[in-house]
Amino acid sequence: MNFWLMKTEPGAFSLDDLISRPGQIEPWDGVRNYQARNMMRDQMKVGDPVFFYHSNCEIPGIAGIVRIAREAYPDHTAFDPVHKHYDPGSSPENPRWLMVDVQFVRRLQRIISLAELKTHASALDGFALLRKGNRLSVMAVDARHWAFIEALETITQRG
DNA sequence: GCCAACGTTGGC
DNA sequence: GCCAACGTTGGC
Repeated sequence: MNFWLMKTEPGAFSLDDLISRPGQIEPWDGVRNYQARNMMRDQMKVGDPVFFYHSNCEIPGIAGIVRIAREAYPDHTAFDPVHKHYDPGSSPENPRWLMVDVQFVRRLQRIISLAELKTHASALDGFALLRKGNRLSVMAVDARHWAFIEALETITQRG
């Protein structure tokens, strides 16, 4: 089993949006980065846990936990000429982009912010989210980093 | 709004 | 294959 973190802008699709979906499941479409696609294609398995990360918002951070509900399959939004994520280089016969389905698991008791994560730089050494200039929307999380971050949830942050 | 970091594109 | 130009991401 692998652990993951996936970013979304809550203004476009938030954890609350996922919760309100039928079955609390949603296709994770719109990934247009080869590295991220390859991780989804080659490594993501049904049941893998995922940190649901809110980016580009007032308090960037981890809002909840979701799980992979369906493994990689063609992202049809790439086929639609009027879609924002249209890619003429992708076709149903030869799909370039893939998506997975994610399902809501639980909300964290509090948002674990990027700022808070940064205060644990040594414990989280190597965590991709904290690497400078990282812009990947899908990233793997080491098991020990996952456990550390989950443990932070119930610790009242001082400061 | 600014801007650093990064990926992609395309001319050569 | 090189690399400048460009677009995007995303924290601040």
